[in-house]
Amino acid sequence: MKNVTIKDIAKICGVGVSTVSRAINDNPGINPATKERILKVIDENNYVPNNSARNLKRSESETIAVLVKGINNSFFSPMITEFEKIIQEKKYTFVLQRVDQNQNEIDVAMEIEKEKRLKGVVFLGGYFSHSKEKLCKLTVPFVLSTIGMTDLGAKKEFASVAVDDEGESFKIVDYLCSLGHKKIAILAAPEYDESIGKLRMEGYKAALKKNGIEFDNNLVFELIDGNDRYSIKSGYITTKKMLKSKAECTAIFAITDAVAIGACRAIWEEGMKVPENFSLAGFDGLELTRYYIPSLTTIRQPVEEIAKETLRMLFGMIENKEKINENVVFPGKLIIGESTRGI
Amino acid sequence: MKNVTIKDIAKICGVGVSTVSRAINDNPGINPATKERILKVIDENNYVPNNSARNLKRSESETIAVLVKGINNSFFSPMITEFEKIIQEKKYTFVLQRVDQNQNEIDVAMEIEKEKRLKGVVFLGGYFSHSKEKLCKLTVPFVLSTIGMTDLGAKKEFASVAVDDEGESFKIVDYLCSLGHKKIAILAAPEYDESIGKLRMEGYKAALKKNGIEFDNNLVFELIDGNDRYSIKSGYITTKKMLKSKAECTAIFAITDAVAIGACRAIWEEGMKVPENFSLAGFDGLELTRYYIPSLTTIRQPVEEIAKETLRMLFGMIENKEKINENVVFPGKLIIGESTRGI
DNA sequence: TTGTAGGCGTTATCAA
DNA sequence: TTGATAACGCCTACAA
Repeated sequence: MKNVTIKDIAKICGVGVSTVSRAINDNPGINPATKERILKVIDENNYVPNNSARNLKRSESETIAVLVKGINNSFFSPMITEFEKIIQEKKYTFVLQRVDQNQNEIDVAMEIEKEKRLKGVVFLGGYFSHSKEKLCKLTVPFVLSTIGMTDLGAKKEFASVAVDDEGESFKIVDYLCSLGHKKIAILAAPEYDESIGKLRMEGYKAALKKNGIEFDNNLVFELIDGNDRYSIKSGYITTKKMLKSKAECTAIFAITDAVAIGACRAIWEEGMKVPENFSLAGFDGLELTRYYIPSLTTIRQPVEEIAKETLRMLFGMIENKEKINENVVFPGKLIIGESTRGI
Repeated sequence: MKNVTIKDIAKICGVGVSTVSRAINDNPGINPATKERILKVIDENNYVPNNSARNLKRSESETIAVLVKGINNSFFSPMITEFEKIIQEKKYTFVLQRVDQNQNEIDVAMEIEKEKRLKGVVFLGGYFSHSKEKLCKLTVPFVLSTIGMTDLGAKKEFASVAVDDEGESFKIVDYLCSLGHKKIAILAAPEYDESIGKLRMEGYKAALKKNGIEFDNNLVFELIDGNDRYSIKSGYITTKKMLKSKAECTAIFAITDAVAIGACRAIWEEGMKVPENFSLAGFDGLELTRYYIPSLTTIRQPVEEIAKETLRMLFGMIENKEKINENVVFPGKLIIGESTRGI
């Protein structure tokens, strides 16, 4: 069964293709009667316009793509929801594009930029390590959202929105200190990490320092290596290892909520409890942390605000046709849950 | 800055477009030296072939699309991962397409079928209510995966893979009965639900019946109305309501793991505990249920197997060019966690 | 081994 | 209000 095209419809209706085109696109200057007739034939024949042809022909379209690496990260869910809402309100088309682990997101962006004549791009995600040069090749406006970049030189060149990973990490570890904890372990990213893993580690160190506690490498426990390093399972495994090591500590800072949840289970399985035996803090503010028992002390990232600001900047660039290189940093919110207590 | 096209590259290199095309597509019959030269120019000029034009020209492509409604459902994550893996092994291109709540997934499928010259489609998701007629309009092979359809007449016409929602629901409620529970509440979908919500309810009823327990409408608690009706929050709210109602029960069947987690928190907040005061069972087998405290008694859906079987059928249809209308039903696995106990 | 030209399905321009 | 026709960027006979 051959694909039915605009020509077929035109032929059936006994009109020219342009008339059919007008009918499809709600073009004014078409006789309502013919339009209706055409639409009916279209419906009867299950005609669907070919988007490839449309995109090819159109010189521009009102669409914005959000690229996410690791789409199953539950931290992104509410952000994506927010992006979609705002983009639709602006009457733009929203395209969510997953980027798989071994793909380069910039290449993907360049591809769909041409393919869909994008107006703008949002890069969403925690790991991102691309050269300034490569990023410069992108000709559409884009914003880096929630991307932890340690290379500040590169960062300053582009529009970005994120939470202050280092500062917030400092805040929560400082809070642990204020509770009287002196031996605070960290479930951290592998050392080579140059992104949020590193930033949050820096915050941890800074907080210790401020509180006159010496950094102790024996209290650093590296999460598993791999794309799921910030997962529940990863936290579980690493904490088991930590407990076996007999390292002495009274509090644990997990650099991610999911990691904290895995840690909690591991502790429980060894016959101990949170917060009785260990105070436990996470980072991100996942919805789950409110419902978990005990609810988790964490840093809540203001996801809606981040999403809003990301798009405000992006639309600013689109509408004023000028590049912005603001770096907006949001504060997080320290949520005090049931997982921490004074010593 | 004008978009650079294949013509520009050809001009710069002083060759014809077809030569450039050959270079891009690893076509044999091209001088390695010219090829290299062309590739270099391509790189220098940031040329990226336009996919719309490619798709338009190509009469077919080896790509399979997976359409998901409500992509942030964590139940889908491992399935999607599995789909991706298998599709890539088959050297096909994998396209993950989100369908938003007010979009009709069949329309979306028809659109991208034309746009990308799809070879096959997987519909993934729990809610699906489309007429047989509409589904018949799709000309590419497709499989309904993990879709609870109560309309068996319609279902039989198409290829589908799913867990036996009703049977597994029966199994877990029967298990609760076997523990001695006689007053078993259910956190259920709104009554109008015609999908998994209804199926799981049927299983619940059947299990009660088998165990000589009369169905009691006062023990049915409807989840909130909306797209997030199977969320943690929904379970939390509904359970709060239930506890206020003073309904008497010793066990609770939540039709979803997320709902169960919300329920657990609500119970805890009212000063009670799982399983001491209520035995609690979920459904789905999310990774989280293993780590939750207490770990959740649930039905684990064999997601990998479901994904494998889905694609086996799909590729069968693609390769043999004939429609299959098998309905494969997988058993789930009753996972006995810490959230249930004998009375 | 390479180049020319036609066409994929649309939309937009121009005449009619 | 309509219809022919030229692009859009690419691939692929076919010819050289």
